[in-house]
Amino acid sequence: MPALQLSVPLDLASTLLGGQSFCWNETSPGSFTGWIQGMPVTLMVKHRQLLWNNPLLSPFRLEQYLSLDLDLESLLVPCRQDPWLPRAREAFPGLRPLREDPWECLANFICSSLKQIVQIRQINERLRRFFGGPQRNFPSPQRLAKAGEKALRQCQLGYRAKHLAATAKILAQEPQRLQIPDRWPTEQAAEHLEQLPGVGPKISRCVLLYAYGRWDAFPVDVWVTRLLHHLYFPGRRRTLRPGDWEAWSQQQFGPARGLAQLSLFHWYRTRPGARSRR
DNA sequence: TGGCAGGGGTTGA
DNA sequence: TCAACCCCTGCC
Repeated sequence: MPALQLSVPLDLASTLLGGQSFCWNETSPGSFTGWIQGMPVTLMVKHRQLLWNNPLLSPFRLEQYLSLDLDLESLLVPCRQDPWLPRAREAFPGLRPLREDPWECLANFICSSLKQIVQIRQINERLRRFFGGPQRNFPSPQRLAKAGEKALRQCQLGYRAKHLAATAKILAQEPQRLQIPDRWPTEQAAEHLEQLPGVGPKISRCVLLYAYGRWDAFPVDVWVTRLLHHLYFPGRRRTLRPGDWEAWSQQQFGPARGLAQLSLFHWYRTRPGARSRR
């Protein structure tokens, strides 16, 4: 079994099951089975070593996927004065940002609206089972475009099937639309993704954060709104409108605000007493 | 066991 | 600005 010595803490449960990716399951305690770049793999951490069972997967790809090369502490230096982030980081020091495959990430989040993590995971599993071939790979845009809306509804996508089918069709014809130049600012990249059906401000930013390594993408959903109100504007009835969180987060957290959000979000959602249904 | 409320958004009017 | 869109889960 290949192994990699870890130089940073790595918490596979919060990283893989926390809502960044939806193709992972804890198949036995501490052991997580899923896919990386089309390769099925089981991961586990033992004695500060990352172990995996698929020799076709290089250490480099794993490091890349789990952002093990990233110095999170340095990136989060501008947030040192924040009253909550140090607590969140301390609670989950091994939570890493993922670099998920852009297409799978986009498709997952198109399926995510008004869905809970467990349901999104079920949809991912059904899409793989119905359209992913013998390897159960995540189906390509071509495959989902060919399947069409009606077949996608069989995967319990509901109204989201229409959006996913339409986006798959566009990307099957124009795959280059997922290639986002590094020189584009995140705002421009988000607008670009929002041209696709079913992609709004929340989803574009999730994809930029979890698949493109845009650490300044700051997705705002009901949980984040709840968290920000509760922690930063306690007792205030009306605070900021959805669009205003962008500027506020920039001021509060700086250029790594997406990473700050990832930690705060996970900590807040899993804290005792949170209404979390996973 | 069955009914009900509500959930990690986007679209189009 | 707001209703409509589907379906699943938890709760009573």
